[in-house]
Amino acid sequence: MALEHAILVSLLEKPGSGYELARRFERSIGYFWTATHQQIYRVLKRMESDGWIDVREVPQQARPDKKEYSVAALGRAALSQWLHEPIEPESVRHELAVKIRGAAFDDPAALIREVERHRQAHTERLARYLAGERRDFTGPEAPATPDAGQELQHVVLRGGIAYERMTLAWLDDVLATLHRLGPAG
Amino acid sequence: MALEHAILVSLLEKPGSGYELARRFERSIGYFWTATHQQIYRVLKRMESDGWIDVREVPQQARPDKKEYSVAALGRAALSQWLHEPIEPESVRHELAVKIRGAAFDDPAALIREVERHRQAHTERLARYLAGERRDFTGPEAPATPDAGQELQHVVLRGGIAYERMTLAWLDDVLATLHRLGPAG
DNA sequence: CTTGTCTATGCAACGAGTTGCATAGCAGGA
DNA sequence: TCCTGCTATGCAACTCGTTGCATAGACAAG
Repeated sequence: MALEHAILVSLLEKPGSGYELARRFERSIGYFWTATHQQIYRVLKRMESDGWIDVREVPQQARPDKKEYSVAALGRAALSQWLHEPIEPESVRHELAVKIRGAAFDDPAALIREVERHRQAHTERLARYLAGERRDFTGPEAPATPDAGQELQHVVLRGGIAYERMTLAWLDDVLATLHRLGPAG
Repeated sequence: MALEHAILVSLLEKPGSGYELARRFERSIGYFWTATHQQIYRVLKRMESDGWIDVREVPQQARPDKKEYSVAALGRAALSQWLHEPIEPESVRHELAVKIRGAAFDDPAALIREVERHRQAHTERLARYLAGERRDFTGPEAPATPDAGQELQHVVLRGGIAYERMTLAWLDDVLATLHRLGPAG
């Protein structure tokens, strides 16, 4: 399981509440791992009872109190151990590809709109990633001499950018193929 | 759920048994969707009881008998309906990226071997994809005028090839970054 | 004749992930 | 005052996916 380890990494980068973690999983961490708030709250409970993380009740004004979690020694050790274990290269799950191959048994042209929708979504993601890169790494506000953590965050973000660019080029290939099949038959 | 739809597509391309489907999920369909044999058998049962597929007992010599499944009218309709429904652009789950960002709180250089292992695995995948492409689409044995189904299979395979090439380039970037961090600190 | 391997199917238990719902404090606007 | 929206946490039920195990026929190697 990687969710608990993703949470450890995020809490090491900055302690926070379940709610805050959920929002991070919609942005920076979300570039490479997703999770809903229900999943996060459940795992936080388990990690706390396993002694991986510590809790601190934080009273707030103008909003409900929150529980701020931070990584305990046991959690750090668990992360370190996991980092030294080999993992399997991930297996792909690409629903759109299932649809594309399925289109052979339906009307290929009917998929064009769907593929264009996906293209739009990936265009937006790429724009977000590039904006984040400028803000944190390549723009004028970025640190002149980044530390190891920033270097590693940047290389992961470059992976996201490369993925989105590759996907956009492929979706164009898919669209061209669908258009070619449409009129001809 | 896309597993049942992936199975429908595969059975439309060619009827087969659960065992045969499991092997297809290790190769061609495995390029974009994975499943174990247990998952496949379970879903086949459900699809059969829902009337999506038909079964035929096939006695065999020199090996156990098998159940050959083929797509029924209801299954074809279900696939067609699904093809016309919009789906969400997939969310990413990249365990290695979690590790890379986690390396900031451990020894970055310790990850080098792991990343090299992944690089090797992706190199092999790319070679398999390219061999498949030559065999089925671009080589001398390939059909001169492919039909819609073959065109669509090819464009999906091109997506897999593009993904592996992008991943290899990124892993080189990761390795360069880890080497840079190693000596310096 | 035993052991291992390949084909072929399946159960049981568990863990991961999703969906729907519920609660509650506080702020701002109609 | 009521409604909406944001912060903040959580339960319950369900589906999806993984892991371990079991069975069984046939063949090949030792």
